[in-house]
Amino acid sequence: MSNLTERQRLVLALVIRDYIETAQPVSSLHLVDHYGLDKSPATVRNELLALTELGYLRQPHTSAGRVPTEEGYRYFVRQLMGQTELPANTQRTIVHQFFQAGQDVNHWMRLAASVLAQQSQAAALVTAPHSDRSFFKHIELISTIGRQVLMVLVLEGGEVRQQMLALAEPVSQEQFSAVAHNLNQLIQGMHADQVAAIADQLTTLEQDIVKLVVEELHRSGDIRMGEVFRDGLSHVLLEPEFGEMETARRALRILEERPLLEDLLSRTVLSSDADGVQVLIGGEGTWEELSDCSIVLARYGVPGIATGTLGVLGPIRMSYGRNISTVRFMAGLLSDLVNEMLEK
Amino acid sequence: MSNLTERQRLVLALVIRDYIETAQPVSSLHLVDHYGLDKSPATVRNELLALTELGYLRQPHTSAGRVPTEEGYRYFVRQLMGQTELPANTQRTIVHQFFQAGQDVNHWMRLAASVLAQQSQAAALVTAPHSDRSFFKHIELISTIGRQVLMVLVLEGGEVRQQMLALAEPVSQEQFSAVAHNLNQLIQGMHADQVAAIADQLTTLEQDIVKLVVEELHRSGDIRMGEVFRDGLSHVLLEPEFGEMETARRALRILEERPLLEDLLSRTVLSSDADGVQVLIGGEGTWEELSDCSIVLARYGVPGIATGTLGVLGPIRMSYGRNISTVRFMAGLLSDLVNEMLEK
DNA sequence: ACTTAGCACTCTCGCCACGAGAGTGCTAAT
DNA sequence: ATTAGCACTCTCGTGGCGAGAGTGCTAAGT
Repeated sequence: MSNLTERQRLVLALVIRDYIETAQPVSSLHLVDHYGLDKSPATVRNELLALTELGYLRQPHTSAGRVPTEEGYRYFVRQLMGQTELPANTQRTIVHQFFQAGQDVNHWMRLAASVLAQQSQAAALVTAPHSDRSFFKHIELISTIGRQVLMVLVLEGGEVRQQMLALAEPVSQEQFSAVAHNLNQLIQGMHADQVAAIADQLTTLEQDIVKLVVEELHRSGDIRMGEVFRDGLSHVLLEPEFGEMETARRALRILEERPLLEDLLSRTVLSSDADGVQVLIGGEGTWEELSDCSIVLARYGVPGIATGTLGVLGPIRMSYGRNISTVRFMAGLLSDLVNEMLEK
Repeated sequence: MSNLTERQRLVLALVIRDYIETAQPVSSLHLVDHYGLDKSPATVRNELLALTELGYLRQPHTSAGRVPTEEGYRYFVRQLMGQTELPANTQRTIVHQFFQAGQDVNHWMRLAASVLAQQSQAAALVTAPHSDRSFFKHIELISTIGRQVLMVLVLEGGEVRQQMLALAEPVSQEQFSAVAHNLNQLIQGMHADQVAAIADQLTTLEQDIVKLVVEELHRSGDIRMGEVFRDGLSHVLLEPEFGEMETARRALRILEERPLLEDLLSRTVLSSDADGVQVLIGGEGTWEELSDCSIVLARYGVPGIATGTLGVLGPIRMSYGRNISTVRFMAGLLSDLVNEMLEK
């Protein structure tokens, strides 16, 4: 509930906008000077005092200007910020880049990460789309060299999995083709358990293969997100709040350590916002690891069929307006691409 | 040529070892105290003076101890350091981890990066093995969903390439299988140009495919290194020399920016050392980008068939002994794995 | 000829004091 | 409700100062 007067909301918004831009504490005088308020500094000071007592602002020390608290940022994002859109020409350039990128999904991912990083001037991450429940569609077995075999598995929904494996003894490509052909007939459209059930009708070679297929199919249950594409990691070092090495390091670790990331993404994405964009500000109490960071992220893709996640990580003092609209736009764009890819 | 007296060599080695450990300028007194030299500080000071005039040491300011120059480090690495081996039990643990990792090449790469980062406490990078000249071996075409097709290309040498592509209109899996089968017969073992030469004997669908195959085969000529696996990026922030944000950022950028990396790896790996381990100290004059970093790297794999690169990047004040032996050991290990994979 | 004691010299670093400046909170007047 | 005025507090940059570290040099010792 908004228990703030209209003027308090205005002042809060101005303070936050200004601080995001300058990284300097904002004073009463500065506000009236730069934003043409027709009130005196003293009046503004009273409002600042009120906002401070409400917990939305704080002062680094007695005689400094005000700085937003995490609560302040949250209020700003929820109530004050309003929806913004990426400028039309920026949108066009981005779309154009994807148009040029062709159809390579990996390329999309890299490009998406790059664009996000560029636009937000923060660290970006994108996970490849993958489906939640997996039904077998097609298998290929390709002898590469020596005893090494490449198993390529296509799932309903278009996800492609591959796995290198080594067999006890060499098998010719012809044999592989036969096995693959046979399996394709047998287990078409099946779920992991169904596949496992028919294993005893097969030759030992086929059984070996099937065991791996089942393993792969099962693996989809976890939030195993395949490759994670990162970009703009060095951007975080530009922000003055990461002048302290230890905090900068913590931010980088979040992006580096796989388990941390998986945990983060999986728990967050459940509670999805209106248009699916999530904003995590300063750990929200429960995430000690990212106590100095904020994250903006969103899912993309077709729910239940093929989805992925993308987002940016930056200092708490980030441009939420710009980053949220960028993330929303990119999520939409990637969703369109996935959709287009799926359509018959 | 080693125009240093034996004692100068000893002193230089001690200074460098000590500085690498403590990151503090080393004084004459400190040397005699900690390393049981049976000479007085004054004597040591004379040697320090000589080494300074020769350009191997310098002092940050008049009344500080000595610090190695880049030249000093180079001399140390070339002449003083001697060969070291990773401790046997460390070797065992690493091998064990790879044993558990199974046969997935991607998994190897990730693990290798992780181990390197862990051991060196610096940033690690590993590129997947790929072959230098590509001869076609096998193709598979797999219809995934909608008009999307996955083309999997196996090259002589075992490298696997894949490419998603979208066709103008849907084609059934049966047709694809037929096309793939036909192509496999026709262009077995061929080089890019040979493949291009026979294009006119084919159907339009086949021609479309072949065009992409040729493109992929050609692409091997570049030093296009496929995926690059990174780890331990946050380690660089621990080093005191990266207290300055700008230098830390530069180091991170080297690892992030693809073109920079490619350039670096390609030019360096040509001039390979005795056992193939390269040490680049502080840019060596020509590489302004990494003027505050050192890099230790090596190729692995089977030359001409399938090779990759791996290495670590850290501050100039890095433990060359440990890092060189780690890199050498890992290169050997990955070479063994690749070999084993190749053997019939 | 090498080694070393002695010493003056230089430079850094931490500390403290000090003054300017910034910005506040409060009170009293409008 | 607003605002002028003012005292108060805190930061920050500066400069001075003394302690400490480590050197380079010279002259004496082995």
